[in-house]
Amino acid sequence: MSLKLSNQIPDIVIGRLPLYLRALARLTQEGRDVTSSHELGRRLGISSAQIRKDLSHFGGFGKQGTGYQIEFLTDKLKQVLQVNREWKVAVIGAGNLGSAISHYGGFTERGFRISWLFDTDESKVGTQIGEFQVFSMHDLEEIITENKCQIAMIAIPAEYAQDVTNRLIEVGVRSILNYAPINLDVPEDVMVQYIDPVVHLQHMTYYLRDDE
Amino acid sequence: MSLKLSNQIPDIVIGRLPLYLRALARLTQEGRDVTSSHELGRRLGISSAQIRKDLSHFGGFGKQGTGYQIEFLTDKLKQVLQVNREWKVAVIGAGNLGSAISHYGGFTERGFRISWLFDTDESKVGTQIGEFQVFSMHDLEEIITENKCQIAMIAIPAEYAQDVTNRLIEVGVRSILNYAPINLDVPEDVMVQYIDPVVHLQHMTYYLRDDE
DNA sequence: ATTTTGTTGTGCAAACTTTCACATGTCATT
DNA sequence: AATGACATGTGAAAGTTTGCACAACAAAAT
Repeated sequence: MSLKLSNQIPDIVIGRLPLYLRALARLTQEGRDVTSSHELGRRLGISSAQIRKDLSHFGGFGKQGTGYQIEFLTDKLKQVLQVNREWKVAVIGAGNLGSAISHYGGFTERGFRISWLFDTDESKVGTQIGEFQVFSMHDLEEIITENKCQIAMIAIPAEYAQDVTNRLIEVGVRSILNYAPINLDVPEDVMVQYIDPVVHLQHMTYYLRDDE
Repeated sequence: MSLKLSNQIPDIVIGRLPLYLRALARLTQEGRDVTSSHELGRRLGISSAQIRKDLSHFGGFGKQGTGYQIEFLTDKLKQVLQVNREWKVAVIGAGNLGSAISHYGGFTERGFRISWLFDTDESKVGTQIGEFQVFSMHDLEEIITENKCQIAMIAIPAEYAQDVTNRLIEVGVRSILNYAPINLDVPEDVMVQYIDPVVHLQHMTYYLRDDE
C-alpha cells in the first residue's frame, strides 16, 4: 500500500511527523541508509510502537524484519506533509525577531522560502535585511493576493497581531505561525500555531522544585 | 482550599497554565477585574469545562455564581508555576537568534531575566548586545555554577547542541529551551522544550489541501 | 421573598491515545 | 535447509484526557 490519506488521521499524529522527518534528516546526514522504529523511538523519546502505529496510518512504509529505508520514508513523509515542494512565506514585522527569522538558513531545505518581509516603519521599507527587501504594510494585501501566499509568520507586538491576522485571512492566508504572545481569533478553516518562549519556560519552572 | 500540589497533576494540565496566565494578563491590561471559565475558554479555544477541571486540580480558585477574580487567579497560577519570582536564564549563542532573544523585552514581566549571553566567537566576547555583555564559552561552567543558574536557552547550530547540553547539565542546569532543530538526549531529571518553527509550518502544510 | 440567570466544581461517561503482544516476514549464520 | 535474531503492522487492552450534566451557590431583577 502507498500513501493512504482518506478517513481522518488524528492531528496529534500529524504533529509528530515533522519530528520524524527531522530525525530522518539527521540520520541521512550521518550517512545511514536504514533505520528502525526502535532507533527512531530512542532518539525521539517516543515508544517504538507509537512510531509504527503513526506510520501505519499512511500505509506500510517499512519492511518486516528489516526496518525502514530512510530515503524512502523521508520521501513518503514529505509527500504526506506536502513539503516535497517549496511554500512561499510572508514574515510580518522586520524588527529583531523578523530579522532573525529572515537570516535563519534552515527553512529552504525543509520546504519553505521566506519571500516577503513587511514592516510599518517606512524608514525600513525598501532597505535590505539579509537577502530580503523590506515591503510596506500598505502593500500587504496586493502582494499576498497576487502571489497566492497561504502562509505567514507574525513577528510584531501583541497589540497589532489580531488586526494583521484579519488582514492576512481576508486575502487568503490559511496558515499562521504567531510569535506574538496572544491568542488569535480565526475562522475554522485557518490554522494558527504559536511560538512563545515564555510559555515553555513557565511550563518548565513548575518542575524546578527542590522539595518532595 | 488553597494551593494543593500533592498527588501528581498531568503534565498536559501544567502545559496549559501558562496560556491561562497569558490570557489573564491580557484581561488585566483591558482593565477587567473578574472573568469566567466561559470567557477564558472562548479566548483560548478551549472548553470551559476543561478550564474548570484544570484549575480544580489546585483547589477552588473561583466563586460559584460569580467567576474568577483575575488578580487572585493570576497570583495563584504564578505561585503554582513558581513564576512569582525572577529566574535567571543563560542564553547560549549570540548570533541572530540569541541576539533577538536578548532584545526581546517580554521576559521580565513574566518571571525571567536573561542574565548571560555566551558565544564561542572570541571577537564578540566582551562586546555589548542589547543590554548584555557577551561572555566566552570558556567561562560557561564557572558562571553557571557560581550563580546556580538552572535554566538555559540554546541558540546555536544543531551540530553543537548536544555537547553544550552535556556541559550545561554537568553544572546544574535542569531546564533547557532548545532552538536548535535536533532532539537532545538528557537524563530524566532534566526537562527540555523545543522551539522549531519549521516543525509548526510542516504541521500546518498537511492541512493546506484544496481537494476533499 | 421569589424567580431568573449565571457560575463553579465534580462524578461519570465518552472519546481519544498509547501500549502490549503476537502473527507475519526478512535475513544472516550455521 | 533450518535456526535464531530482529523487524513491521495491527487488533485488543489499558491508560489518559475531555466533555456532559447537574448540584450547589451567588446575585440581580421582579
